[in-house]
Amino acid sequence: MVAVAQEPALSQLVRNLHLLGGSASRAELTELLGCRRSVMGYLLGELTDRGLIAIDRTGGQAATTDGGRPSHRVLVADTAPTVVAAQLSADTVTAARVGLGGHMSGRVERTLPGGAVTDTVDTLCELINEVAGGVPNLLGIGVAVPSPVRRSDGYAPAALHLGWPAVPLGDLMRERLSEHTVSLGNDANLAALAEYRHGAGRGAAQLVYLATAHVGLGGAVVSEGRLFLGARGYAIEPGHITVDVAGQPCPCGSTGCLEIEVDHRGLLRAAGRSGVALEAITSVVAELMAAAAAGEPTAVAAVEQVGRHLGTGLATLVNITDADRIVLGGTLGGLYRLRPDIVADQVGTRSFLVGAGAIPIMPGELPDGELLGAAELALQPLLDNPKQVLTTR
Amino acid sequence: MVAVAQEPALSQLVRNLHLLGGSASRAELTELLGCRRSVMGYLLGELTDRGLIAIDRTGGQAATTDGGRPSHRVLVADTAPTVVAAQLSADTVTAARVGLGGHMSGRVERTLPGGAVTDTVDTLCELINEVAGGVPNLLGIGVAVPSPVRRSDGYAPAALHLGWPAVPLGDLMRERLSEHTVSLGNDANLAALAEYRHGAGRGAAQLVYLATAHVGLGGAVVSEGRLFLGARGYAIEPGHITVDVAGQPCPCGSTGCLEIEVDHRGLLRAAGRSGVALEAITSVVAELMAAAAAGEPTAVAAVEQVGRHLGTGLATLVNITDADRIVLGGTLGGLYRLRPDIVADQVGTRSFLVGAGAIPIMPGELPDGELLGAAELALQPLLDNPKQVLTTR
DNA sequence: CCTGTTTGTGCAGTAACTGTACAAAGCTAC
DNA sequence: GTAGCTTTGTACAGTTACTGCACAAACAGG
Repeated sequence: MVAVAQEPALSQLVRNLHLLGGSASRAELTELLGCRRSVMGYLLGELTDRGLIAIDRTGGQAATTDGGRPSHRVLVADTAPTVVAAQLSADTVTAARVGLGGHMSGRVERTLPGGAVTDTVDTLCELINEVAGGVPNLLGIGVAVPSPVRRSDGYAPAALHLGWPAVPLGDLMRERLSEHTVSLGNDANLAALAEYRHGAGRGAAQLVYLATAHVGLGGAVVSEGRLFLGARGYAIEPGHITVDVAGQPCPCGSTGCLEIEVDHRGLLRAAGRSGVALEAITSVVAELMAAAAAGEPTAVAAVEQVGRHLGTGLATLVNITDADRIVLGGTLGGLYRLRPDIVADQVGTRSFLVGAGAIPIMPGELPDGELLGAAELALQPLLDNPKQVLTTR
Repeated sequence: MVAVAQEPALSQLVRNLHLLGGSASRAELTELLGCRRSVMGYLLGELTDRGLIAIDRTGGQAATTDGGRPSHRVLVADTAPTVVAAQLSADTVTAARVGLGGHMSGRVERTLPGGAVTDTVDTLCELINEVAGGVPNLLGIGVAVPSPVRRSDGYAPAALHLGWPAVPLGDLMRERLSEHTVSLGNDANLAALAEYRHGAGRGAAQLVYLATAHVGLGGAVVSEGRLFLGARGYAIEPGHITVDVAGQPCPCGSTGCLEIEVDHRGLLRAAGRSGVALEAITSVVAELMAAAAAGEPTAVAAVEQVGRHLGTGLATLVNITDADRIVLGGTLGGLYRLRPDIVADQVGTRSFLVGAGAIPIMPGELPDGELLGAAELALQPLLDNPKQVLTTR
C-alpha cells in the first residue's frame, strides 16, 4: 500500500553478499541486483579498492557452467572490517568476532560471578577487550542484553530478569570501551534479526519471533526487513498477553499472562515441579524436555499445556502483526518440535483471516542467534552506507 | 537501532511540500531538506518544467523578512495531477477531489440504498465517475473501505460490518473504473495515515490510532512514517484485545473484547440502551454524547466505563508498539475530550516502562480523515517517485 | 579448431546533484 | 536616496554514481 524508494546499489550489493554468507558468484549478484554486468564491474571495483572484497578469478570449482564462461567468485577480503559481538545473559557473558557474511570466530564464554551491576559490566567489558585485542580493522561492538534497551543510547530502564534497577548500560559500557563504537540491543530483538537474515526467518515479510531463555520471555517482530522497535525501542513486550483468564496470577496484576504460563518456570510448574532454584532451572528444564521426548507422561502433559498457551499467545501476536512466519527460539523451539500440531492448531483457529496452517511455524536455526544479532547491529553502518564506513583507499 | 538510507531529494521535496499543505517558502523548503540553495533551484526547476509547481516571485505577503531578501513562494500548480478519494461506509458513500497538499474539493456524499454487494459497488463507482469527470490530470483513485483489505490487490476477506462475505473488491472496482489506477485501503489505516501527515499525529515516531465508526472498532499504527500493514495488509485488528475478563461475551469466543466494550453498541449498552436499531445507532450515540457533555448521570457513567476499557486496550497496544502518540478518531475522540483523565490514567498505569502522561493522547483533527487518507494512498506514487509519474514536459 | 554460450571489461555518455562566486531584493540608517 | 547589511536566488563549472554498448575472454561440445 505504501511503496519505498530504491536504495543505493552499493549498499544493496554489500547486503546481498552478507546475506549469502560472504561468498557468491559475480553472476549471482548481478542477477540479484538486477543490474548490468558493467555496473557490477564498477561496484565490485569500488569495493575491491576499499579492501572490502577480493575476487577469485580461478573459477576452479564453478558449480553450474551451462556451457558459458564460469563466473568469478566474490569473497569478503581479509582486510575487511570486523565486529565484536557480545551477549549478556542471566549467568554468563559471551563474546566472539564476526565478519561480513556472519561467520563467527574466537567465541569465548565466561560465568558471571554475580554481584553489583558494575562488576557484571566490568566482566563483560574485559571479555570484549580480550576478544577485540589485536583485531586489525574493528568496526564496532554489538551487545545483546536481556532487558529492554532504549534505541537512542542503550539505556536499560528495567533489567528485571537480572534483578537490576534502571541502568545506563550504554554509558557504562562506552566508558569502558571508549575507543570503539558500542551498540546495544535487546537479546530477543537481535536473535530475531539474526534468524531473519541468516536463519529460519529468511524471506519472511513479517516475522514474529518468540523465545524463552533462562527466566522470562522475549519477543520481536521483523517487519519488511527491519526490526520493529517502537518509538523508544521497547516494542513487542509479549510477556503480558493474556492466554488463560483462569491462569496463574502475574506480578503485573493480571492472570494467565503468556510469560507466566510458558516461560521456564511456567513449564516446570505445569510439570508439577515448582520451586526449582534459579541456578538449576536451565538444567532441570533440559531434563524435563528430554523426558517429554522420551514419552514420560507428566512431562508430555506439561509440554502439551504450555504448547496450547504458546499457540494462544502467538495467535494474538499474529492478529496484531499479520505475520507470515513464526520462529520459536530457545526452549520454545524444542517444545514446538515435540508437539507442532498443538501450537499450529491454536494459531490457526484463533487468528482471524488466516486459514489454519497458513503461517509457517519453525524452530530457530541459530544456536547463537543473540550473539549473531549483536554482530548484525554493529555491522549495520557497513550495510547501510559502505562508502562512508570504508574510508577511501 | 537500524538506520535507513537517504532518499532521493526530489521525492523529499515533493513530500515536504505536500505535508506543508501545498504552499511553502523556498527558503523554508531549503531548510527542511538541509540542502544548498543552488540544489533547491535545480530541484524546483525540474518540478516547474514538469508542471507540478508554480513559483510566486512577488513575495508580497512575506511573513518573516529579517531584513533580507524575501523568499519566493512555492505553490502546487494548476496543472499538477489530482486524485479522487472515495470512502465506503456502512450507510453512505463519499467522494472528493484532492490535490497535492491535501486540499479537498467537490466533496459529494450519497446514502447507500442497501442491497447486493454489486449494487453497492455500482453506486460507489458511479459517484467516483461523477467526481472524476472532467478532471484533467487524474493520477488515480484511492478508496477507504470498512473492512480488512489485502494490500496486494484490494481483496476484502471479510467485510463483517457490511454483512458481506469475502469480496474481490479491488477487482470489482477496477472493472468499473478500468481507465484509472485504483488503490484500496482499510478506512482506519487510511484515517491514521491522514492524521499522521496532516492532523494530530504529525511528527510522531510511532502513532497508534483507534476509532469507532458506525459499528465496530478500527485501529492502525504508523511506524516511522509508514503504515504498519503486516504481510498481507491485515495487521492491527485491535477489536479482540481483552480489556475485561469479566466483560461481555464476544462472538469470537472470548469475553470483554475491546470492540464489544467500546464500540457504539458497547457504549449504548453501558448506558442501559441495548437493542437500538442499526440505522439509528449514529444518532442515538450522538444524543448520548451530548447528554454526557451536559452532565446527565447515566450518560456520564457510560462514558466513564467505556473510557476505562478504552484506556486498558490502549495500554496493551502501547506495550506492543511502544507508541509515542495516541490519536482517537470518531466517537472515541469525543469520549476522550469528555474524560481525558480516565483514559490517560489507565494508559499510564498499565503500560510498562513509560511514566504516566508520557504518551500524548489526542482526538483526531480531521473530520474526513478516511477520505483524505484514501487520497494519500492514490498520491503515494507521486510522493515516492515524482519523476516517474510526471512524464517529462 | 570452430561454434555457441555465458561472462568480464573498457570506455564514452548521462542524470542528478554539489560548491562557489555573484547578483538581486528587501530593510534600516543616515 | 543611497550606502550598508542581510538574506535569498542564479549561473556555471565540476563531481559522483551509475548506464549502455561493443568487444574480448573463458569454457563446453562437436
